[in-house]
Amino acid sequence: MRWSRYYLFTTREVPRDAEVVSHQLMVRSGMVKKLAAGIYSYLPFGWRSLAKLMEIVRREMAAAGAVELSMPAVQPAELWHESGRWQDYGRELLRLSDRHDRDFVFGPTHEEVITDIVRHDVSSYRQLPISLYQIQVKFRDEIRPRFGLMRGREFLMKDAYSFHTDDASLAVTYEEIRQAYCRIFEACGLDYTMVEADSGAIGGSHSHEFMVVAETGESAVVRCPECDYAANVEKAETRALPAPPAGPESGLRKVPTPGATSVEEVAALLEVATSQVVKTLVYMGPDGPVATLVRGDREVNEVKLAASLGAPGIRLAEPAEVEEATGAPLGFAGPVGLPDGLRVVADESVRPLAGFVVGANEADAHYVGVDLERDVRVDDWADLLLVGGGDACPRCDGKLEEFRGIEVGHIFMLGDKYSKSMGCTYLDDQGESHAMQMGCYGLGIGRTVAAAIEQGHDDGGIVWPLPLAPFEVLLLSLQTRNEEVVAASNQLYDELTRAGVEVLYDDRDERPGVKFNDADLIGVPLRIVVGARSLKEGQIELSLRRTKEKEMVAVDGAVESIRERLEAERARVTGSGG
RNA sequence: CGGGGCGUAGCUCAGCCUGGUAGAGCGCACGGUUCGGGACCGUGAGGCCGGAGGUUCAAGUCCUCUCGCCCCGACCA
Repeated sequence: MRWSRYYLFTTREVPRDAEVVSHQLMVRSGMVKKLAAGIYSYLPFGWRSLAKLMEIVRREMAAAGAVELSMPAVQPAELWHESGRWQDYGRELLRLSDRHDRDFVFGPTHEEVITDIVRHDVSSYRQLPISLYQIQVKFRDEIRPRFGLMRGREFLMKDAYSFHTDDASLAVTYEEIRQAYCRIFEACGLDYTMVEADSGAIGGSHSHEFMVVAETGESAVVRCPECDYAANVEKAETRALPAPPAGPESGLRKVPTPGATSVEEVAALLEVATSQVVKTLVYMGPDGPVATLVRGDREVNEVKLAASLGAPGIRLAEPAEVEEATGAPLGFAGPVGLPDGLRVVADESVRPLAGFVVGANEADAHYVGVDLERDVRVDDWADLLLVGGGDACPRCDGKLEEFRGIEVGHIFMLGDKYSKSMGCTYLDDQGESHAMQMGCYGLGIGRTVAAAIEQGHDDGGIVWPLPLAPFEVLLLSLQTRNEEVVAASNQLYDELTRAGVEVLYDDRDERPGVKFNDADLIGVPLRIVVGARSLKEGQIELSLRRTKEKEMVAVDGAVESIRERLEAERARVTGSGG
């Protein structure tokens, strides 16, 4: 491809709304252009990288036995009523209506459609298992789209769905696809980790996320350096916390604590550790307010709480709601003497405490010397703890480390959530009808490319891993008015093209400085410079974007040298993946 | 949903407080000198100042409404 005929316009200035480096570089290198909040055009240079990833994904999905199809982006509301998600999915679901006022959604995911397809076509255990996937545009109306392609509203996603007679068959496919995902991210040369995850709004039992390690990642993850345990903090567990010493008093006593509404203030005022205070948070659940108890120095994991209540849409209660539920203003709620109707859920971190401090359910007062058995009614015990770095690994003696990651893939064992509600059944060898077991497997295409840039860049611009690079080679002609240089560049371009090398040929009539800086910005892995000076010696310059090391090679036979460098680079990625 | 900020040339921004003929840098076009790490000189094109309404002799500037974009928060008691 000749740059002079290509659609690639770089910019020196960063658009004001680009915050993270991948977004800035994608805009500056002419990969994407924003059309509206969270909605982007993929320009030719960016599209090539996305296409590269999609080919890797197709190859590995096929290897895992999945079959490609393509489903509609616009889906009738009836399917979503059937699955119940018209209600459950919330405001992220973009709803539309047609000229007849019939309701539709722009699909954020395709469980309903695929289940509808399969329930019509598949009726026998002999047709199972099957795995289907598509690569398609999705729309989720995010509260706050940001970071360019990392959290867009419209985005490209590979989504796969598998159908099975039973759990065992599902487990086999789940494992095959898990391995396919590992191969995909390894093939891209990304530093990633697989973690245990919460299954959230999609539903189901078992789920893993694939995280690309990056400081700008939106997800917090813990990992044990001693064993292979890794989990999203939404899901992460730890061992029982070491019990703090019992508080100084053992008899229940009300003490004045004017104005002390935070754990820190109360602990300071009463001269106890924050771990000897119990925090009472009131959440609004599906059946009204719920009081939750957690040790004062720790925090409640709302995802765990939602899961234990069996309700996706919980929120912290408003001050007025807290007062109505507990009779106390914000900051003084406590588990002693709560109204009988108010459900109390306690985190396990509270269990070993003795002689602790809680709010007194009246303004400016707390109880000290609280005893769990004697003074507190707990309806349910649960693991509600937000786990973080430094906590004990639940599997071994290690200590968890915390880091941030970009969620690029998420796989779920769905079970029969959709097949049951939508009547996707098969007949077994006894002629009996059963709901199919399902799995679903998502992989963010744009997000993965953005993640690759987060991991691969320097001050000059993008440093592409070879497998995702829009072009393998940038052929840079330094003097476009020098006949020898032009002739040698043209010939090299022809030879490389014929040899099947993906080459971008910078034949633009620009100054060298401009070309070099653009070369760094767009990050093509192997740069070839043809300039008058070295051409006199019959030589051209090769350099890797990654290392910036330069070497001179003879023009004659240059194609072979170039192919060798590319092979070495390719081997580097696949050789050290994972 | 709450709070804040910003919409002026393709891009980044100034001008608005204190109303009076629309600006800069980069980019773009043309001419010249340059040419292995974002050159220099000269000339030029390009804007109904997001939209609507109002105040005024006069609005980019003041007022009201509206649309868009960005950031922060959404209560850890």
